[in-house]
This record gives sequence, structure tokens and C-alpha cells, in this order.
Amino acid sequence: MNSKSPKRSNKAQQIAQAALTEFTLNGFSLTSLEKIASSAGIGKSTIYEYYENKEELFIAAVRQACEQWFNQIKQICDQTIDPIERLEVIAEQFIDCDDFPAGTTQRFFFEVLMQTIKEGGAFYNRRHEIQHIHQKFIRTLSDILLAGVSKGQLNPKIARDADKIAITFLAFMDGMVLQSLVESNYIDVKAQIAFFIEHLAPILLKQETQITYGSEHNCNLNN
Amino acid sequence: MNSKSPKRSNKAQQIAQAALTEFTLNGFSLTSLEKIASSAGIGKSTIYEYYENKEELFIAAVRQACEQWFNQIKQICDQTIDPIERLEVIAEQFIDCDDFPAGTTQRFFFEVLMQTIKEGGAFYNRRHEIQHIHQKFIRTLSDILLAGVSKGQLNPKIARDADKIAITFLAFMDGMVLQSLVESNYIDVKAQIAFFIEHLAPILLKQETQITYGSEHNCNLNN
Amino acid sequence: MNSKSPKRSNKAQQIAQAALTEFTLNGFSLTSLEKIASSAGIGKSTIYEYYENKEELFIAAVRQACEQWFNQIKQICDQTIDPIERLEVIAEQFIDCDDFPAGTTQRFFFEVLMQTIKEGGAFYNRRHEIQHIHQKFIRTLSDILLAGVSKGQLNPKIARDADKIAITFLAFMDGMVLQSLVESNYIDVKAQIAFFIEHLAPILLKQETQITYGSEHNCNLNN
Amino acid sequence: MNSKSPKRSNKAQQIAQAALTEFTLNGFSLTSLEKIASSAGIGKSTIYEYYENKEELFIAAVRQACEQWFNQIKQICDQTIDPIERLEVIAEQFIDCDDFPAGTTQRFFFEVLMQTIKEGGAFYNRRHEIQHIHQKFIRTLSDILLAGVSKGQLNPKIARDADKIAITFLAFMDGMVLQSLVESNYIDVKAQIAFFIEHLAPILLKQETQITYGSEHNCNLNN
DNA sequence: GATGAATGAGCCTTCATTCAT
DNA sequence: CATGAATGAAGGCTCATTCAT
Repeated sequence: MNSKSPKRSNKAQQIAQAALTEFTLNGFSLTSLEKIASSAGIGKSTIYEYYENKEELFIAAVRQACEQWFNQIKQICDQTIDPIERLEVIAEQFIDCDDFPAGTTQRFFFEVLMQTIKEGGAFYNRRHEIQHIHQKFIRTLSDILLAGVSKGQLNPKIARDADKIAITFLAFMDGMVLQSLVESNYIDVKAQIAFFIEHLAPILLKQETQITYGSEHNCNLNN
Repeated sequence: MNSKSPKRSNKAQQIAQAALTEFTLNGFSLTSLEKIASSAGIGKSTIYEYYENKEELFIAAVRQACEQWFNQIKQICDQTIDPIERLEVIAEQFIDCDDFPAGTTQRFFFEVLMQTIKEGGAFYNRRHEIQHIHQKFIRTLSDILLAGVSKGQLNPKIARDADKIAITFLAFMDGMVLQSLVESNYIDVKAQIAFFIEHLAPILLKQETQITYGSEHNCNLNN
Repeated sequence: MNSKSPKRSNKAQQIAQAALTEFTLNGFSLTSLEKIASSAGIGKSTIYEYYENKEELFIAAVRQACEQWFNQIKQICDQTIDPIERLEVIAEQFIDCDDFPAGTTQRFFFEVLMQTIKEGGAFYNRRHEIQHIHQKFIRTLSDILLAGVSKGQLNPKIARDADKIAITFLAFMDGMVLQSLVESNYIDVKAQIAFFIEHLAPILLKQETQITYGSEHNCNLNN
Repeated sequence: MNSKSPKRSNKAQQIAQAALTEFTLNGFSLTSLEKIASSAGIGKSTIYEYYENKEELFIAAVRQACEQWFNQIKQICDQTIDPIERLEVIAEQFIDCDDFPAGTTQRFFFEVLMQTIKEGGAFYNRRHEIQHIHQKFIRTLSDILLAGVSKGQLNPKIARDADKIAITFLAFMDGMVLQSLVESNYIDVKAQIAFFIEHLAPILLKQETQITYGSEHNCNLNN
């Protein structure tokens, strides 16, 4: 059984998953490898059979989380061709995307960002990896918009601003999730997202097709 | 000179300021009290004369930062009575608010949020304090909008959505800053903010001044 | 094929040889079994099929090195019957005895001595083995001298001091090698050895061939 | 009390002394800081108040041992002006130089050499320090010889070989001590040293003054 | 009030050794 | 036989916190 045997790779994933859970709960610094090991049901030193050190394990967890995340995005894009709907479902996924206690994946991604932006963070010297993921996500959103344009679903005039819109969308979602994590009760996140998309949609939609594609969105506000 | 003498309180602030600087650079876990002490030019154990423990010091630093933050907001509101302009300047402050290396204050606030949302975080059991600050900020933004309405500067119909708009604004700004911290070069934050406000303004303003891609969606608000 | 089959013994030797190489480079403590295993091209746990534990493997490596060492001595003694020449060649072998980077074997022997003389050393409780080897070597040198005497090549009066001379010779060589390992560039070991033997020779040889600084001290031995 | 206060420096020495003792017993790798701490009667982490890490502590112990060593040499040189006697006493010091269990200092110095000559040793990347000490010692011995020459006590012809003789002397002593550490019972070190010096003395002594200064040495052999 | 000094608890990491296959 | 996999024990090091001066 070589080093890439499915059995071995499977265990590595198990560990990364446990790490993901624990890093999410307490962040990078406050999570001990001992905790991760016991959470994975293995001995502490076994981790080192699969990962060089704590940072590598963290990065593995990041990769795993990203993979899962992008897989879900892809599924969403396969389910509908309506760009507005796609954004809606992606937004939904931001706030409700996993089996664990609410906000697990989100907290984890914020932890990753923190480890990226602070000196001495686990990712500070590998920020390009996170940047790469970020760009990939922006491109994904942008492509949804451009596909909408090329199919005549969206206003052609937004094409030149596709990236800006994507970044705005992501910014809003990130900030929204952050607020919801802090104020889990006070804020009605779904309503907020609906509110945001209700105002975003008309900007995206074509004038002449508005009645067909966009009427339902507009109605929301007017009813 | 009692325990709340100005001299004492002054030194406490000095320490909190040094703590603020250090926590900002490396976050809560990675910042040692020794570093803070040397940065403040005092002995390590002197900190304990003023603060119970590391967490209390962190919270003091947060309070100090918030105070400074709200003072700046207040100044902005004193400089202009135009609500859009107010938002613009507040947005500017988000991305360019201090003397330190770029992004210092922002990183700090994200660190605070992380300490609030993760178990075992310094703020996890005191999240109400952060929630209180958050609500205060939302109210501040909301009040700007409502003041604009009551002065006839903004569309009266947005009054009922003032909170939602404030939350959206904050969400966008938070997310935007986060992205800019990760991608300091790739993203043109100012352009993004301008783009956001450019589309936000017509929604807030009265009918006749609205200019967007498609005129159709303005109707939604006005109907 | 029983447990002492040649095949088995052969593999054991392979492992011991790899161990020898690795122990030489980094010493006993700093050499991991993993390193030895990979150097031997086998799995880590295979070592335990051939050796009880790390100490036994070390001892095996020592035995192997000694065997090689004494074989070389024997060859030298077969090449010449002149005792001075024999000493010269043995001295040469001390400083230039292997294929590895310079000083490999020597470092190893010092490592063995260290493991012998420090509490908790791998050989501390088996020092008799090292003592045995030491005595064997002293006897070998002594025998060279005594053979020289009985063949009339050396001054008969040194016979009673043969052991002392042997010990002195070994002491000088050990110390010399040690210094050369520390100061590989600064010291001209070969010149030093030549210098030593130049002064040792007249003491061993008969009166008429002696040439030194002052002829006077030669008389001491001859009187 | 600043960082160079006598109290602080005193404690640092205490720790270094304890370290010296423990490193001597078990070598660098096998000696834990915990052991050193308990030997010094302090907590484990207190060591780090005085030394950066294990290596620095080791080096401090080396410096301390060297200082003590050279002080003793200096005292010896003050007690007699006879160069042969000086060498004799220095030789004596090699084998009997401290209060601890026999061979403590010697074992320690060999440990130092091992840490110098093996890759990954604590001194491997600072070998120049050890080389410096070595050279200093060689020079000390050499100076004794040259002083003897200039005072007319020794044969002027040895002047050009003073370094070679010093190196030879040190080599013999090192090797001798090493053998004695391995074979504490079997070898009569004092007799060996006497034997060595008895043959070294006539080489060093002047021809014409031999009767005056050197007769006693020569007599040893002849009687 | 201020601080140098001390430390225990805890963490990351290594490694000799065991065991099931 | 051979070995991949697993792990407990131990070590170096950090750091928040306490205490005596």
C-alpha cells in the first residue's frame, strides 16, 4: 500500500475533517493537536504520520473545506440556469451550508482569513493560496453573471462591471455572515439577503425582459 | 489620589493603547503580555496593577478603539448634513482610518469579532458587549438615514427599511475591507465603494435624481 | 533456513553497515531508526527483526567497525616486517581510513567512547566490551614492538615498556585525530605524526641510528 | 537591578554549573532541561530567564568550564618557573582537576568536542569558538616552551617546533585521559604521564645545561 | 506603585517501540 | 519475513500569572 493508497488518503481526510471541526470551534492558536487527535479518535502523534505539522494540517483542512464548498457551488449551478436564482441559492449556502452546528464552515473561513492577514498567522506567508481561492470564487460569480448576459437573461451593460458586482456580492455576503455570527438572534439574515437581492436583481436584469424574468422580484417589494 | 485618579487612568490608557497596537499586529493569542509591556515601556507585571488579566486588557483595548472610532464618526456627522456624503465619508474611514500600517484598525476589529464568535475566545462569554457596540453602530447609520428622511433629503419610503439598509451597508463595508486585507493589490477598494454607493444613492434619494443601468428597477421603490 | 542462515546474517550486516554510517554522521542520540532504515532501504520496523533495540544495533555497528578495523591492521602487518613502518602505516590509517567524508570512522569511534563513559550511554553498562577491544588493540601494538625486539630490530630494553609505549602511541593518535577533527584546516596532522614518530623511532631503535635535536637524551635509554 | 547585576549573574553561574554537572554525566542530548533545573533547585522555565535555549546554556557551561580551566593553568604557571615542572603540573591537572566525581571536567570537554565535530551537534555551527579555545591552549603551552628557551632553560633548537610539541603534548594528554576514562582501573595514568614526560624532557632540555637542569629527569630512567 | 524573578501548565514535535497484516 | 501504521512518553520551549521587594 503506497503513500497514496486510498486507505491512507481516507484517514488523512478523516483527520483533516476533525481538524476542520476543531479549528472552527477555537481557531488555530487555541486548538491543540491533542484535541484534534482525540476528536479524530487517534493518538496525538498519529497526526504526524499524515501531516508535517500543525500548519500543514490547517492548510489541509482549508483545502478540504474549499473543495466541499466549490462542489456545492457547482451543484447549485447545475440545478438552475437562472442567474438570479443561482445567486440566491449561493447566498443561501453562505448562511446554511453544512451539517455541523450552525456557522461552522463560515467561522472556519473567517479563521482562515485571520491567519492570512495577520503577521505570524499560519497563512501569512502563503497568502497567495488564499488569494487564489478568493479569485476563483470571484471568477465563479462573475461567470454566472456573464453567462446570464450571453444568454440574454441579464442586461448587457453589466458585463463590464461583472467583477465589481461579484466582489460586491461577496463582500456583502461575508459581512452579513459575520454579523449573523455575532448577533445570531437579533438579525434576520435571510430577510437581509432577500432585501439585498431584491435591489440587486433589477440592476442586473435587462430592461425589456423585466416583465418576464424580473417581475417576480419587483413584486416582492411592491406587494 | 484614589484608585480612579486621573494619573492612574492615564497610565491605564497608555497600556491599553500599546495593547491595541500589539493585538492588532498579531491577534490575541499570538500577542504576549511581555511584548505589550515592552511596547508600553513598562515592566511585565505592572500590567496586572491595572488589569486583571490578558482578557481584561484586550477588552480595554477594544473599548478604547471603539471610543476612538465613534468619535471619528461623530466628527464626520458634524462636518456635513448630507446623508449620502456622510455615508461616503464613513465608508472612507473604514478603509483609511489610522496612522499605522494600512489595515491596522480593521484587522483589530476582525480579531475582536473572531474572539467573539469562537468558543474559548476572549469575548465568547461577553458577546453582549460586542453586540452592544454593533447595535450602536447600526443605530448610528440608521439615524443618519432617518435624519435624511426627516429633513426631506431622502425618500420617505426607505424609513421603514433604515435598519436593513444600515446592516447592508455595514455588511458590505466589512466584507469589502476583509477582501482588501487579503488582496491588498488586486482589488481597487475605493472604486468598489464608489460603485456600491453609486447604486445605493438612487435607492435612498428621491425619484428624479436616480440614474442607473436600467431605469425600470427604480420604479419598484417608487411604486 | 534457520535463524542463523547466511541470508539472514547478510541482511543483518547490511543494516549494521547503514547504522554505522548514520551513527557516524550524527551520533547515537541524534540518529533515528527511521533514518537508518531509509538509509538501509528497508522499513523501520524491519530493524526489529534483526536487533532487539537501538542499543543492540549500535553495538552491532561497533562490532562491525572493529572487525573492519582489525582486518586493516592485520593487512598492514602482513605488508611489512619493519616495526617502525608498521607503526607509521597504522598511524596513517588512523587519519585516513575510509571512503566516506574525512573523519567518518574516527568520529564514530569517539562516539563509541562517549557512549561508554557517560551514564546512560548506550555502552555504559557494557563497558567491558569496549575495554576488551581497547586491550586487544594495545596488545596488537605491543606485539609489534615485542616482535621487533625479538627480531633484533628494536632495542631490547624497550621490551619491559612495550605496553606503556603502545598506550602512549594510541593516546597520541587518539588525541591527534581529535584535534584534527576540530581543527581540520589549522593543523597539519601528517606533519605532526611524522614529528611524533621521528622522536619515537630513536627511542625504539638501537643507539647508532638515532638522530634528534640533542644527542644527549638518547643516552638515557641506552645507559 | 539591571540585567548585569551581580545577583543575576550569580544565579546564571549557578545554573551553568548545574548544567555543567548534568551535561557531563549524560551528554548534551540525554540531559533534559528538567534535570538541570531540578539539579539547580529551580523551576524548568527559570532557565529561560537566563539562557535563550539549551544550546546557549551548554555554551555557557563550556565558557565557565574553560574559565576555570585557564585560571588553574595560570595559577600553575605562577607557582614555578621551571618549564618541565609546569608541564608536569598541567598534565596532573588533566587527570585530577575538580571536586566532582573523578573525570567530570574531562568527560565534559570530550562531550564538547563531540558536539563540535558531528553534524547537528550543538557546537557544529560554532566550531570557531572551540577552535579558538583550542588555539589558546596550544599557545599557552607553546609560550611555556618559548619562555623556557628565552630563559636559557630549554634547548633553543626546539623553538621552531614549539607549536608542534604543544600539539603533541595536548594530543597525548587528551588520548590518555580518554583511555583512562574507559579503563579507569586497568591503566596507571600517572605512570603513563611520567613515562611520557621522562622521554619528552630530554628533548626539550638544552645539551650543555642538561646536567644542571635536566639531570634529575634523566636520572629517572637511568636509576 | 512598580517590577524583576520565578514557575507550572500546556503545547508542538520527535522517536523508539509494538502490532496487525 | 517485511512493513505500514499507530502511539505513549518525553523533551524543548512559551507564557500568563504570582510574589517578594
